[in-house]
Amino acid sequence: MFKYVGIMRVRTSRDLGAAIRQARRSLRLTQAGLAARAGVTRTWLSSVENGKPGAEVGMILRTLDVLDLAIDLQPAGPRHGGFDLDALLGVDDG
Amino acid sequence: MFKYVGIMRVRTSRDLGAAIRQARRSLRLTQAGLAARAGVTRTWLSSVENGKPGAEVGMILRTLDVLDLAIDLQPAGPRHGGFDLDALLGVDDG
DNA sequence: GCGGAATGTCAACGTTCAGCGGCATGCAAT
DNA sequence: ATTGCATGCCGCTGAACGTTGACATTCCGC
Repeated sequence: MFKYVGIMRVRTSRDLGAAIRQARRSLRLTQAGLAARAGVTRTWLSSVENGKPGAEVGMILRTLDVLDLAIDLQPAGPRHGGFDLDALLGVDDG
Repeated sequence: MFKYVGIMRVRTSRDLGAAIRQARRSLRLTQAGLAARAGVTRTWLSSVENGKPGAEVGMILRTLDVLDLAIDLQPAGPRHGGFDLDALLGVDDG
């Protein structure tokens, strides 16, 4: 359980909160523990994990950094969700 | 110029602002145009593109959505640049 | 150079945030 | 059942946000 978390696609603040929570748990950190390392308060982290849209992006970035979560922005070209494993492996996608 | 923007890795709010600006220009949108579509004010967008760390994440997400920029969070485990195909093909969640 | 558009920036205002302290709930282990 | 920890939530305060409207500056085409 909570062993490994793959690439997560985020669209809303709820997604973001869920992703942070997952990553935190996969590192076996408590909210208080993560908050301390990221320099935020536990109350704030709790609200963020629950999808607060008004949270400041700078604090979010610090938190993701502590969680070793890299943020990649990619133009929505021909891709649909996550990465295109088929194309990656050379599967003929018709 | 401003033809295509590849995947951008973001660590700070400055990176984020730069990425947004790049994507906006690649779509040949003005700040006013993008702001209108994203439901934000031009003043806010200007400050965000200049790296304001206190911006609300919800508005950022709306903006990225309009720009067709997908957000991927990926655990920075043994990875270096791209993703680890070996691990990808060998995942065993058990 | 000129003119217009795009962008940066400022002040005032109302709104909302983050921090703090505390308390209630839920869950697991004893 | 009781203890302990993790988490959610409340009120309060001070600080910072976002909006509006305006003005200054920069950029780009002509």
